[in-house]
Amino acid sequence: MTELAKTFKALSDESRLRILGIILRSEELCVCDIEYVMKFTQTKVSRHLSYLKNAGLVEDRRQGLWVLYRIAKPQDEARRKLIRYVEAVLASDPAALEDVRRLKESIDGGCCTGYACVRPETARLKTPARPARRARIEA
Amino acid sequence: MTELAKTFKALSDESRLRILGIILRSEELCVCDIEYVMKFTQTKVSRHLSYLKNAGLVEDRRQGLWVLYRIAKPQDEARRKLIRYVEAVLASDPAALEDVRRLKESIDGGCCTGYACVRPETARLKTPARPARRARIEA
DNA sequence: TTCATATATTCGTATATGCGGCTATACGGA
DNA sequence: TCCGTATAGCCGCATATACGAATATATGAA
Repeated sequence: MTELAKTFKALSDESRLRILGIILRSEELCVCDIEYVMKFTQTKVSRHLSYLKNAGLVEDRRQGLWVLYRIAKPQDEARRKLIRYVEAVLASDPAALEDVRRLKESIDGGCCTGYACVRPETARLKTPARPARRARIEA
Repeated sequence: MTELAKTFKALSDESRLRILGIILRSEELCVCDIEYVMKFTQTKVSRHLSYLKNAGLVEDRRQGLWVLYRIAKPQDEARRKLIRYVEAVLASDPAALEDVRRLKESIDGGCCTGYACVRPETARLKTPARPARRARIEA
């Protein structure tokens, strides 16, 4: 039950729900993408991601400079159901849909939308260095 | 989405989940029953109930001195699903099962387990005055 | 090694939450 | 009316959480 309460707590913040919402619509996202789509500070995104990770809702992997987040593989049926529930509710939520719209826009922009892309003149890393995003956004 | 976050927040506390757990197994419960089963102070029970009520998860009605709480009739399909989800998870949770066991015991005791019954020598109200509890505890 | 970048962590502060103790209110009985 | 009981609300304290700014860490390129 403590576990259940913790899971709900991780889901009890609007910022985290929004972040979860766009990760649900993607294979993987790096922090800077989320930062850009949400217009959140880097600190805020990182903190909320570590909260979600701690609750076992997302997993991460490092690829070069980037850390990519994805929905965690659910350990049991209950967790799977809960994720599906959140997914279903967000699918008809105006704010979540607007986030997805901006995510699409950002991906159509062509690359990781973080610092290097928002201010391309300062970018030093070559394009191939950035992680394959393998986005999968359904309508 | 704000609404969803609020709902999850209401579910993010173990005390509230436990209270919800025994209400889920009953038609209606008065505050003092919960107080007794949980061994919580009256203040604590009342506060958490008003939190749950505020989130639209439970409803109440007054019957004489007692206020009876029940699971709120869900307004939409999403809410209904969520309630079912919590019910299902708690159905196999050891702590929740122990609460239900104590609830049964208390009901078998024969009456509202609050002050008047725990200390029957101080009880002034006649038995018929106490609300019909109409408990419905499934194995 | 040195620098730049992406991300995580630490820090201080503001706000939210949980708690018990006390008090207020609602209601029933006399 | 007055009293007693069930419940709700207020207060202050302790802890948890959210936040931005600053700093630390990890990685890749030169």
